[in-house]
Amino acid sequence: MNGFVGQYEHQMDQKGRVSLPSAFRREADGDRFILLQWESRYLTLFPEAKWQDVQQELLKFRRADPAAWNQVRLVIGQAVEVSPDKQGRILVPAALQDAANLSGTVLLIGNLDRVELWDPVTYGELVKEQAGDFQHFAHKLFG
Amino acid sequence: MNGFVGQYEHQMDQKGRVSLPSAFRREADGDRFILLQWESRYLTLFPEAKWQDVQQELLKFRRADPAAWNQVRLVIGQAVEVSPDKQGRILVPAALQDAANLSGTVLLIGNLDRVELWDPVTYGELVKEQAGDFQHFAHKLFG
DNA sequence: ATCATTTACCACTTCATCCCACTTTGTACC
DNA sequence: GGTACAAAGTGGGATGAAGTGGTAAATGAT
Repeated sequence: MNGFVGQYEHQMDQKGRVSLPSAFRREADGDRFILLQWESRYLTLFPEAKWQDVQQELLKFRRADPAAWNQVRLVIGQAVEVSPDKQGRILVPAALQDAANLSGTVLLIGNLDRVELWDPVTYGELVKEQAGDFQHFAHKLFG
Repeated sequence: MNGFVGQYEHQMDQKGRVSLPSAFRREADGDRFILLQWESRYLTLFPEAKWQDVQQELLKFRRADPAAWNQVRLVIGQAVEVSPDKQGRILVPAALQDAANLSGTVLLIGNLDRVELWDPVTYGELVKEQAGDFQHFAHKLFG
């Protein structure tokens, strides 16, 4: 388990289907994923195994704080379980397409234990914002 | 067991029948559910397995606090056991329809270990109230 | 016994899912 | 270096499942 790494640009068709890069399909042991939006700019795709952990965290969070109920419901209500079809594509519901501004070309970015789906333009802006901030941490992490 | 996720809008007919989304039916192992109202704005549907846990909690609560007796009776008295019919619909008793203001279109929202039944308008108002304060917790949960 | 209310069954329509075919790119072997 | 083969990505069409409405049967009450 080396985690999801690398990024790929693929086309989303009119039905909302996007090819999950074969490298990512190989990395995930199963073929079931949970797709949801917990930050406004992109969608997150969790493999089933990782989702179990997240789910436990959500249940704990919800039990600890009544105000959390609404927030959990909001995120989970927009989530979907997806499986790649015979051609390796997952179906992104229209609601999530709109929420993350996805249409046409989609950027699929591996991020260790998950995959993120970005609008290429939005991601480009993020990259500009973040230029150089990483140097502080880099030596601690890679050194 | 990935939990109930996603939301669906279905029509409730004059008899009070609502289709339980097929995704939810698949997720629940059995075909028996408990439907009740414990918060004023919506109804909650527990799969049988989860209901066993809730029941234990109720018994404990009732034993620990005499005042709880009345509260528990109030909620349980309105609860019903429901099973999807051959077409996958559950029957919502008139009393619970009124209590949660359900008629016509019903919003069925997956919430991990349970399903919630909302009036779409009521839910819309809730969503507006809840704009955005999720970000604080989000990184702890999904990070 | 008859009527009303509820429960189970049946039929239809629509849309989503699955399947097949094609194109393109990368790779390997000649 | 060229060619052929295989794998991966893209697009469209058909079939079956899921949702919706209605009718018949059964149960209970008056």
